[in-house]
Amino acid sequence: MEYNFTAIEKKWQDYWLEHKTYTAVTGSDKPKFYGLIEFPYPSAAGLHVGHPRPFTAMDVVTRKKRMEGYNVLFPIGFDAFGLPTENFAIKNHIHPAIVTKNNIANFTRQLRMLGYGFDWDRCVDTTDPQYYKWTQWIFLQMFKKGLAYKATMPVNWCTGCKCVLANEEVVDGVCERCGSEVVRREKSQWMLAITKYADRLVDDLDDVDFIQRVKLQQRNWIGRSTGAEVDFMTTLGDTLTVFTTRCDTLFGATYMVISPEHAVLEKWADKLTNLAEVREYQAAAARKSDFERTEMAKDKTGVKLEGVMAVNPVNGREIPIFISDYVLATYGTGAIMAVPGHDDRDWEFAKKFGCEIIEVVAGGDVTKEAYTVKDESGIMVNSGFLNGMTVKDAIPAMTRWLEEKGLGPEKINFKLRDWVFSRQRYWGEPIPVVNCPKCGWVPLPEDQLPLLLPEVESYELTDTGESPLSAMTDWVNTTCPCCGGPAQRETDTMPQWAGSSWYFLRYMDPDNDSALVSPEAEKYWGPVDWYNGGMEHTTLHLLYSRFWHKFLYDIGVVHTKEPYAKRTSHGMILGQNPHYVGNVETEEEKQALIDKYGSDALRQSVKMSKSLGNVVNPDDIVNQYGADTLRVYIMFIGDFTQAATWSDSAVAGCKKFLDRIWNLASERREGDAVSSAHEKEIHKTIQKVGQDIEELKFNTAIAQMMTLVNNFYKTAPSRGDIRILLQLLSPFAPHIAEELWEIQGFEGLCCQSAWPTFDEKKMVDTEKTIAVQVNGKLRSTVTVPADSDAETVKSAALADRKIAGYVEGMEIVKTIVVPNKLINLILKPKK
RNA sequence: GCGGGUAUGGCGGAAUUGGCAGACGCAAUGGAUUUAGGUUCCAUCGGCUCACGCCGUGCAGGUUCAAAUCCUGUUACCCGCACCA
Repeated sequence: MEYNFTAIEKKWQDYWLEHKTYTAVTGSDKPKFYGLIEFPYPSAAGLHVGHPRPFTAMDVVTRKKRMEGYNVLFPIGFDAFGLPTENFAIKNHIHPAIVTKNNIANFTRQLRMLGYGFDWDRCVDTTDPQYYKWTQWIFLQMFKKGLAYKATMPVNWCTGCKCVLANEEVVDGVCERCGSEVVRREKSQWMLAITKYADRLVDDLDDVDFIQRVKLQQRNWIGRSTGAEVDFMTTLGDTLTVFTTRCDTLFGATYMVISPEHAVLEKWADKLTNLAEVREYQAAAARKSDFERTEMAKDKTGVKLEGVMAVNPVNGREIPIFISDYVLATYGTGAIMAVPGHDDRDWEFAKKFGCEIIEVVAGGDVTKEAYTVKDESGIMVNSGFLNGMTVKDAIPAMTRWLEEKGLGPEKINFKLRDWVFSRQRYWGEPIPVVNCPKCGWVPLPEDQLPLLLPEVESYELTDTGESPLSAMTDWVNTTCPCCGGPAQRETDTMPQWAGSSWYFLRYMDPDNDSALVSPEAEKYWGPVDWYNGGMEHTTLHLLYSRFWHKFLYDIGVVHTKEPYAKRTSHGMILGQNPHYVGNVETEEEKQALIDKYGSDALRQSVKMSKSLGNVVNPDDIVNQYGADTLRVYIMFIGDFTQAATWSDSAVAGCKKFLDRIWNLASERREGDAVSSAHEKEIHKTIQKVGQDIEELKFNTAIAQMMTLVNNFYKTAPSRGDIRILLQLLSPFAPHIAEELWEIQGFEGLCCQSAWPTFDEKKMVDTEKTIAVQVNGKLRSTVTVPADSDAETVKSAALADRKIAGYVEGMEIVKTIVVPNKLINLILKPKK
């Protein structure tokens, strides 16, 4: 019989859907397991071959958990608000809701085609009003608690998307999505006070099982640093407060720098004798984007303020004040004390502007470079009462001194900024607030949720920085829920990240009209047991959703502080580089490629992209080889956590593996017991596959199954042997496993059978092959009974003819025996 | 600049955590089956050497009876952050 994967896969997909094979039951007595993948953005291009990697991995994990007797929740949904859909809609004059509907239909078809064990009854769509009602509800709760606020501030403005971006969405000075230049604009924006949760977002990482990389990156991004705020008096009478983590170096502070945006400059304007110069510098700084400012990092610029000096509080010395854009207005106090001897940036600035450099920590040569060590090896000098102390001791000593003198408290600062939460776009959740001339910003009453997106005639963007919604005067003009007077709706919408910040909760109770999730469902399913997703979301979605979850915890909606107990991450699937220099023969051709494509030509693998023509479409692979082959290949491709390169020929190898299984099992076999010939390898395979799935080592799990199948070709397997192979294969290739299970006449469904258990005793070898080394080099092997003692191994080794040759005329000075593994004979010539 | 990671045959990658390097797969080669192609099956497959052997896990040292694995130094590439005081 032929392996007709198309018919088989269709048959079982229909069966599973009809019989709701993968339905999760809230409140079941079985232990629960909630496995989560990042729900996809349904783009017009359809599923990318990168999607099946994390999806299949979690499908394998949850299928195994199901067979192990867990009540599994493995849901799917669509994160469907967002700019690409809106842009597509504008270009093709189709409503974004229709575009979304079509895209979701296509994605659904593709996901079903791959045979994932999703509970489709729990599917969510962030653009469904019944869903975004609760996104809006959470925003209102934040508003009521003062965590959502409107502020006018310089924001990142994407010139391509024509809307503002969060800091997290700006990469290398350009928009992470469209690649357009990002400039600064002063705008009034809705903000979410994520910084109020900064401490908890750092501290609670200790209690979750996230891979180290994720924790490090989040800690880094939040950027907590402990230091002190120090007040410096000035000759104009105002106090300048600085933040420093190195208050021990205060005696070395020889000038101060404030950012060009610092408020004190306005106050001092008429006292500065070089105001024109200062104004010019301020204007130049304002014109630069953040990116330009950092680009110029190496070349320090600035202007000395004439007509004012500061006083160093530890020694009373008058020191000059500069403005320079290397001091950021948005971090700390916007002002610093400069210690050129012990800070690289200050040193560079001091060299350029001729400022004094004083050494206060011994150990370096401050005339050559800043000496920045801050451990116990640095000894304080030229520092009054700190002299002789280590830096480590001097920091708390100075902090205490400053507090006693009332010059400033200990202080913790964060790099994390509050989250800019409004977007001037149509296709997002409307922000449910009304602006009343009398009452200010008023939240919509909860019974008016969801606030629906109005139908508009045009989603065309404006360059004025207004949302397309602002043209909808019928919708914009409303009455104030508070005083009943005329008022206007907020016309900005929420960012893409809003809907995904809580979606995993909705899966627990997707049809609830009266709450975003019922307490019973949340208590039963929460937290997510295992969440796998991309590293690119570490400081975006993952951080945002932890923040929202903590807020929901504070208002009693959820019972855990953290949403995800475990977080892992997968590597990207890369494509072959069509411009790779290794693809051509002659040196001239190679050079031509390098001239044309630069260093990109040296890469064998690159991100898949339409322009390179190396995109692999899952539909094509499934048509040619079947979903099971695609699943097995994508799991076999390499280390799950590392990037991997797609290879067409290797896919065929995985098809061959399934063909070989088909040939063994497509006719009913005899013998229900596990055969003695295969017993050992079968138990070993059960152990290895089970363990490897838990450790995300899918590639070696499959390799072990291949080994077992190779053994089956040498000695024919029994029906009992096949049974176990099918069970182990089922999470990876569920369709073929189910079909062969039926052919062999086993009861029920393979995917619902109990995961096989292994017996260590059945795995032990009665004999062991021992490596025999002479002076550390492998010379022979001998076979001895398992667990032989050192003497037995030694005499067996010496009995070996080859070894005997080496030992001849030599003296054995030492013997090392590793039980069941190896013996090493150390020889030296006899005297 | 700071933080993290990676480096093993022609290729993707294994290696029970210090104990027989190269499992498994791809590609390649030879053979069987086949009218032929494809499929399938069997075998070979790190380099040098006719061979005994020698060499071999980015590079240079070191520790050890024994190193892909540990230590010191170094190079290349990848990812994240980046004037955060």
